[in-house]
Amino acid sequence: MTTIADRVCRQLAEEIISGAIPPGKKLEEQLLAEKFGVSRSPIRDALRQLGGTGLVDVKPNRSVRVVNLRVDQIHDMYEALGEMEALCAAYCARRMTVVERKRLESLHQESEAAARMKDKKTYADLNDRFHSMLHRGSHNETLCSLTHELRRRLAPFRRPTFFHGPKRLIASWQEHDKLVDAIKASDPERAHAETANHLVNSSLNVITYIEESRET
Amino acid sequence: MTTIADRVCRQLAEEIISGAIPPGKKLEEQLLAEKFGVSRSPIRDALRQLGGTGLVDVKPNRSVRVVNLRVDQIHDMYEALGEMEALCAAYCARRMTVVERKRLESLHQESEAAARMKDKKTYADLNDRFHSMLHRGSHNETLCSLTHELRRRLAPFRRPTFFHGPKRLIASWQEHDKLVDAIKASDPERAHAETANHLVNSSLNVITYIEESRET
DNA sequence: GCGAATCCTAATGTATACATCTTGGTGTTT
DNA sequence: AAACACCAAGATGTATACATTAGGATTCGC
Repeated sequence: MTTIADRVCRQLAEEIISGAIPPGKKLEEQLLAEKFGVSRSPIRDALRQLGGTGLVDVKPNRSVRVVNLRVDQIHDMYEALGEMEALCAAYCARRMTVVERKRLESLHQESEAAARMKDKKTYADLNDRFHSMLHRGSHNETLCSLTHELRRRLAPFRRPTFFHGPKRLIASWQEHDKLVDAIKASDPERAHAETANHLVNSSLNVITYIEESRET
Repeated sequence: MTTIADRVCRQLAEEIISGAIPPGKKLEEQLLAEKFGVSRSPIRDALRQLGGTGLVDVKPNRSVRVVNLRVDQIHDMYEALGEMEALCAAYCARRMTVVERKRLESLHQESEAAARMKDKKTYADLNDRFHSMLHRGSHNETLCSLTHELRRRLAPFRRPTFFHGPKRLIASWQEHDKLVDAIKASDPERAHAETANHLVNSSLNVITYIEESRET
């Protein structure tokens, strides 16, 4: 059976990633306890576990807070994420099974429709699944989970800015397209380069949006 | 002021990394509470925090255990670590300041003496500091901390096998030497390659030792 | 003798009470 | 008016008691 603390931890993580709980928000134990209808004990457990994910900031004697990254920190994390996803992609080009390649291709085709119809919500979901496939396709559990988690930590900041600007949706899909092509061709160098490029663009998109919205 | 849970967490981490608490060991809350002379509450907090570091395994309704990796998992983690340290090294070649390069060189020279005198304990310490400098030298906080933490997770398995075999100590130093040279020359590709090679050798050393000691 | 079901102990999960610290507000002083 | 000190309210940190679950020992059946 699953414990209360686990459920609370998962739900809080989801709410943070989805933006339901915004960056910087205080997570007070008593309030959460009432919200979930339990005592503070499992809440504390959940918050400590959350601390390990990097989604919240936990300091002694003060409320746990949803992390609120500065622009330079986002830049930093995107740089690292770019390297790691590029690594994953290179491994994918070498190691993905035939079935995995087919599935990636299939998902990619599915997302073309969403991109053309400018269905941001659907595309965002398919985009997440696309990147998750890249992580798993590396066939390295450590690299996969580290990259996946790092991506989750950026989610609260990517989400609201998601595909800002009119042409980003299509541009993103086109970048994916080049990547898929490289993986199909089993070309690690190209897969690496295309992924790195894709993440730089993604990063620029997010950072531009955030700088605009924070200056005001 | 620092909290009890923090102190317990740090100390447990150290004892796990140093091998004082061996992989697979159960960490029972009541026993730890008595050992530290406190109640179970801060112990629980500490264990949840530890869970985030990957040094322990925490599953519902069973004792927290120090992680005990299978050989294939160690292989997996070393592969990822190799890629990430190589990344750090490449960034070092591009970004390290003059002072940082000097310090790295100086530390490297210091470790030559330890290697020649076969002073494993001193060399192990200097080796840790050497790698930490590489992480920080990347000038990317995210990459630095992710790599540093991953390295820590492998420490319990590297420690007992440390520089197994007669020639590994010198060989390790020589590999560092080539890396330092590449960084001094600001050559990212070479720094990357030398680091990747260094970690493959390091990995082989550890895995060989573990396979030998586990078969018996 | 071996295996499965059952019960019992001891651990973890949860709730609650108390201690300690943070912080914001208030009042005084310069 | 600004700055400092102090105080009060509310938060987190810690201790303890109770509930629940896991896992092993025992016993029963075959």
